[in-house]
Amino acid sequence: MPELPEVEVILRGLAPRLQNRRILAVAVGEKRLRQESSPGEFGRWLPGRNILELERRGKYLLFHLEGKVILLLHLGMTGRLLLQPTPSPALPHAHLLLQLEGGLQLVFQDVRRFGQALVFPPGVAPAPLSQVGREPFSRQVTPQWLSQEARARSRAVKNFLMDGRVLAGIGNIYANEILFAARLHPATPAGDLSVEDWTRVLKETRRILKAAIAKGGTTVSDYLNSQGETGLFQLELLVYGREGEPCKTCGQPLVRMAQGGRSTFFCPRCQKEK
DNA sequence: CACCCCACCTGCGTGC
DNA sequence: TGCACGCAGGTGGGGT
Repeated sequence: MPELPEVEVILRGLAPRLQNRRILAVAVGEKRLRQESSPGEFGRWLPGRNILELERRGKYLLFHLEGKVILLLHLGMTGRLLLQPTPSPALPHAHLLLQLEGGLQLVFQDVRRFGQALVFPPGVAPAPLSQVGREPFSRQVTPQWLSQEARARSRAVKNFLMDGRVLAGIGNIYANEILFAARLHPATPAGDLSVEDWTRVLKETRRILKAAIAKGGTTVSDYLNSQGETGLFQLELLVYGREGEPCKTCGQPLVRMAQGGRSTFFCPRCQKEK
């Protein structure tokens, strides 16, 4: 579910409420997430620590705790982070519950359990972050760099955009929207794009991610922010999930195809093969 | 290495 | 009504 904009919205909602708030206790759900520290590790490293700062890297959320302890969360497809008053009725599929001072609790809920919740003691670098690519809004990301990264790559530009080891945070929804806006066929080999193409892709990437953040993210089924509210950017999607509907630019029916096991939506007229 | 496919899960909508 | 099937915002391991 959550891609960069959704994680960013959650971060912005949580940061002012969590900063400088102490974790009192931790509860862990029965079933394990795909990647999850043991209950013992959570119990050892979290209770009693103050939350100093929140950070986003790609689709990961980092909680920097007192004493250089890091709590790393990834929401997978169906993860939610809900901040509630204590006590609140128990939620189904709650996998981690942080009891906080001031009558609040933070619940990590994840139906499909593709998410991650890992704690890292002082001095231990969070391993998953070593695989995370550059931030789309970083000055380190330029059309020239993208072109260089894509050089001699035969894989489809859409799969390239979704490769979090290159550009972090772009998932299936936004990859579709970006390529429609940049008028590129999603199956174009990444290495075939010119620097001008990459200039357009980067501009549209930043514009769309920024607009999605401003609209509170995209809710197609599960996504809720930390206050339990849906996003609004689904109202602005131009291609994702719109198979058979007319293209908003040219009226041609939009097409769906599969790429790497994921659905790709595009306009066969506006997004011609190169 | 680059690339592809599949596994990992649960729930929901569709069509028979 | 019930059941089978396909599909869903992601990642990572293993095979080619």
